[in-house]
Amino acid sequence: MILRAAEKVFGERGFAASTIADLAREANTALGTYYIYFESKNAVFRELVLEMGTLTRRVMSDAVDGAPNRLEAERLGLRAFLGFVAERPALYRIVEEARFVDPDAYRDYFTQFAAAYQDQLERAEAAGEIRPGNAEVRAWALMGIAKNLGDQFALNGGADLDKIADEGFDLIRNGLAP
Amino acid sequence: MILRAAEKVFGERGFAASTIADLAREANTALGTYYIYFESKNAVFRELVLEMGTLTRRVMSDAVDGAPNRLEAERLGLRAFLGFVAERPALYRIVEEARFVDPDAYRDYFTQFAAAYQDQLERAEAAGEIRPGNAEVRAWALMGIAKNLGDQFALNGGADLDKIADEGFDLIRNGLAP
DNA sequence: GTGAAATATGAATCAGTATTCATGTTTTAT
DNA sequence: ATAAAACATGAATACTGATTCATATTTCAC
Repeated sequence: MILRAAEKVFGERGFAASTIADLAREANTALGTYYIYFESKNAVFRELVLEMGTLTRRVMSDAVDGAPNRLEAERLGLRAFLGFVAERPALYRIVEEARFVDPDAYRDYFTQFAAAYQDQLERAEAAGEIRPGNAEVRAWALMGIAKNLGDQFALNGGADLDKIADEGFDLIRNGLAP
Repeated sequence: MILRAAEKVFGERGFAASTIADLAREANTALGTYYIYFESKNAVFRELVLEMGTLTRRVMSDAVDGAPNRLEAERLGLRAFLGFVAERPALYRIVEEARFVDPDAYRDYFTQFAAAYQDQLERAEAAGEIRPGNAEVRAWALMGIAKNLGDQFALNGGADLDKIADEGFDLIRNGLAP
């Protein structure tokens, strides 16, 4: 399947260094077959970013579902995110590269995520589960923590993600607790 | 000067969409002149990342210099970082793109920064200025906050950076305070 | 079983652009 | 003032790789 081949190739070599021939070879098809399924080289890339959006939302909402309160949701969410990055590093790299390859897709991805996050924080504040504060700035700051810990500790394997998540959550818990 | 022209062109269009001819035109020189000063298209890019490293370190150490304690240093540092991103957006974008164009330069940039940051946090912990915790994870988490707030609020102008820094610092202060 | 539609193939096209280089021009040292 | 060194020029080179397309092959409806 071309989409999976593209995930692998783009994730390993990056967009610029990957050729349509590479994608086709990885997918065990002829070069021209690519264009039966996708308009252009960029098209799969966008598709992968969209897929990552759906997946991330699912992973995160599954992880957080049933958390008794926002702080616990933060802990579970951070751990799940790190695990997801470790499991699908290629997809994660592709989203980051989308910032330069397909800026619209990149912006949509994070803007949508941030809006939902902000909403959660506002509810939590209203429920008295976290200290009052600017939910928009907090959402982006917390996403920044997750992204950077993911980049540094989850992307290349070898790190103890439970530990990283605990240490990261320590900062978040005290940062947000009422 | 070719380096400044490259900062502008790469910052605006990104690496792939910029041609040597673009750089030369922006610098008011002939195309071939570029190769008197740089080995390859990538060479200026690396040069710009190195420059950004020096500049960031200077900006941050100037900002933090004289802070009475680590928490105040965090506040000043975050504000200074956001201001720097707003002032040199092109340079900032270039560093981010370096992740894909020149991964070694990118890694060096952040690894070096993180090591210094970690060191500061360890000293602060020893001095009792912040609660005990894992300095390495904290350093990357705090860098993540700054990066993401910079991306979202400083890069495109229009935001009230004092306010963003204050809101962001609120999270950090409570997250780190003893 | 047959023809039409859908899908697959990969050689050829075609455009773009990094890099080179033969040829000026300017600067510097004496 | 002059020759060597340094710097500048941009047309030509050399190559890469996205996209197209004429030609199979397979699938499917009847």
